[in-house]
Amino acid sequence: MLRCVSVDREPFESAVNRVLDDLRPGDLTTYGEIAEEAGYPGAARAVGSLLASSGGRFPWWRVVTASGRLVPGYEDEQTGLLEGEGHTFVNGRLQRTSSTGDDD
DNA sequence: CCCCTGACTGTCG
DNA sequence: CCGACAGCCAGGG
Repeated sequence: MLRCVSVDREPFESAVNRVLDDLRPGDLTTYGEIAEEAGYPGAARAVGSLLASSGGRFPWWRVVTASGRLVPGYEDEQTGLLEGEGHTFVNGRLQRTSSTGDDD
């Protein structure tokens, strides 16, 4: 097989779809991670657009921004779903087991 | 082909 | 923490 030279990357939608399908319950990732895993580093924006267009045929709730921000307009829904996956949210923020400092 | 918009990201103030 | 800018990619008019 020598067909590695080319990038042979599948359509953006297929690539992203595969990454989303590869996610497991309780997993959390960001648009940038998905884009990178899909083979499209920097296409985080396109990933968001795709999810928005898809309409819920993917675990969009397992996808958050690099800032830890939840999906605008669905924060409540996403938070609830993530809680169902085993995550914990406090003050609209993902509760982490860090120490110190924290916050506000 | 050009222009605009968008569930993004990182830097600067 | 928040707002403003610039960079990146895909889709629609």
